[in-house]
Amino acid sequence: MSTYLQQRLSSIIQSYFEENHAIRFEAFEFQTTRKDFEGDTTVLIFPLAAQIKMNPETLGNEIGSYLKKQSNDVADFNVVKGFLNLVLTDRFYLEQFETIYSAPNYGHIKPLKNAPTIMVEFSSPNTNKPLHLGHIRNNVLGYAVANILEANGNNVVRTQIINDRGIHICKSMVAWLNYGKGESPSSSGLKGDHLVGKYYVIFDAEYKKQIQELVAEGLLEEEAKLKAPILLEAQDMLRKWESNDEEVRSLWRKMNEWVYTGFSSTYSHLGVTFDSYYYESDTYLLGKDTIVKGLEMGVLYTKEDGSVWIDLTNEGLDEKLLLRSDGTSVYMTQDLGTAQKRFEDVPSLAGMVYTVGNEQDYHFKVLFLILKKLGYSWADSLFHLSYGMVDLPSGKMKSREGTVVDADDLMKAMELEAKRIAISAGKLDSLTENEKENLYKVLGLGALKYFILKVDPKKRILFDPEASIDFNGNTGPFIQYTHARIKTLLQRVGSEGLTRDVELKLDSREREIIKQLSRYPETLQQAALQYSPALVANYIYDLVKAYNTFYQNISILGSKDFQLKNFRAALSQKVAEVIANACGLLGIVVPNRM
RNA sequence: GGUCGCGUAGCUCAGCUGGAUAGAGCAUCUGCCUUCUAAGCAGACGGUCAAAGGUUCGAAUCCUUUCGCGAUCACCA
Repeated sequence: MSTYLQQRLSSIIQSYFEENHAIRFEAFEFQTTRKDFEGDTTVLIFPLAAQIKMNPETLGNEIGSYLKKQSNDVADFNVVKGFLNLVLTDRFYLEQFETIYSAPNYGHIKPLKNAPTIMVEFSSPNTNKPLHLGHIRNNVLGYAVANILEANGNNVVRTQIINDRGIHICKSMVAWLNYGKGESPSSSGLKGDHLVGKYYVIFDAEYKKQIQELVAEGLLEEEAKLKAPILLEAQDMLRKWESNDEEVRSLWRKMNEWVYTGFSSTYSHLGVTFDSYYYESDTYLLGKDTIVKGLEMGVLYTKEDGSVWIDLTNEGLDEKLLLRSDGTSVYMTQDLGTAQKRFEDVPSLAGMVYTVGNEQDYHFKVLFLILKKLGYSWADSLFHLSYGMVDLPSGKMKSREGTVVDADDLMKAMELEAKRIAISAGKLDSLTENEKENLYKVLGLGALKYFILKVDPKKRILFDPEASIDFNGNTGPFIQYTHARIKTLLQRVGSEGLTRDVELKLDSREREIIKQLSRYPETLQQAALQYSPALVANYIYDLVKAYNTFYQNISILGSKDFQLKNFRAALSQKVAEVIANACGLLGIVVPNRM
């Protein structure tokens, strides 16, 4: 219900209490009336009745008749126990719809130049292997949250930190040098990230083989793991990388370039974009200044061996290492430095969102706490957008064991599934081949994204690629279908715009649609507050469902009354617009025909 | 073992800061294509909201305990 109406009703109820009971209430509690009862909005009488020691039902009736007399919005009322159900007038609904209809980009707030900037980090891949299903959840989620924040009037910077250095990439490099010299994306026909990933797998296979050989020669497995020549080679390469060995660096640059080319094609396929990039190779030394500062402030302390720690036992956590005894930094150190750097890079930055899996909950808890202890005012505006794992029926995904679902493969598979269903439904005959192919892509991705986004980020998802994804019910394609249907309908009706100040008798389904539409702005606010695209997704479905019941039972073209037809067309138009905008936030494309 | 998260219909999930008889979709069954796209609509079936206590006018929701599942507790990232 609109806050506007709430205010109007509240002030009338307020004057009822002043006139009859000489008492004022801070606020009144409203809720939307349950479907099984007659009415649109409900006032909770329990708390009021308790205050003035009156029977809730009698009080409800008194307030009800007072409202009916005093308010133009209330057509009728009924009382069930302590619930005062109000039936609102058609006039009210029509006015409300007129406001919604005339609002351009309804529900979305355009960011002003001086609006706060929020940085949303997501994806954050390693450069030794292609993106997989887990990355898809990460990307889709982070991108949607960024859009939602933007639609609430924030400036948003979409960024990622690329883990481009370290032992993992050296492993791919070593394997490539030893077993694949000369093979490139163009010579092999493989996407760059897949090519590099292939050598990461080769490394692991070879590593395991060497361990077995060493064990056969009589070494303990623990020892063998440390002494396998291929591992030593990779470690040596990492040292050379760190000392800026030109040969290693140039190979590193070359292979990373392959990976980036591969990634950018995956991103563009997936439909996500970034405004800035951070590379670990640039930031891995950051954070040491922060350590110095922390030592000066007495927030951190040094142990005898020279390692630096923070004691968080008072906060219910434990002691955490920030600098090794040899003076090198750990992950946490880098993250401290990177956070600080970002606030320096972007002066208007007001907060950050880290889209990272829930296995790092503890890490971020500690990170934020340390930053707070270091006295950064912005430490309170950091948010860890934590999400659950994507599990396969076969168990946990392991990249080295080949049990991952590759992102590119998955998107392709979804498109093929969309194609299969579309063809068997036989609906697309009027489209050209090109349009069809594009539509399969849009549907496949829509299904995938919606499937992921409609569930609470905190919950883990069980993803069964075999059973694939449903196209019926609460799914992306159903929403896309509804949009396409409205669009083609509107083409037939022609858009006349909404005639103002009409008097119409509204059907309950029409009222339901207006109710749903009026919920949109607050839904977006909530979604931003809770960083939850799931709220938006489930909202869209409610709206679509309300529209479908309307569409299926009420004819628009068939309405004889010009004003009524016009109103229904305008209603449809606005629904389509909100669906498209809301889907846009989720990164889901809605087709005009299908 | 400590800490954190999750547990709602056979399955996948909603359920906002406590409110009415706990809602959708899938699956199963029954109707509806000669009127705007049936990827739909209308209806039936399906629940001791993991369990037990507590808080109160009122609990899926808040508190405590127990059970189950997962994550995390590295001089890894």
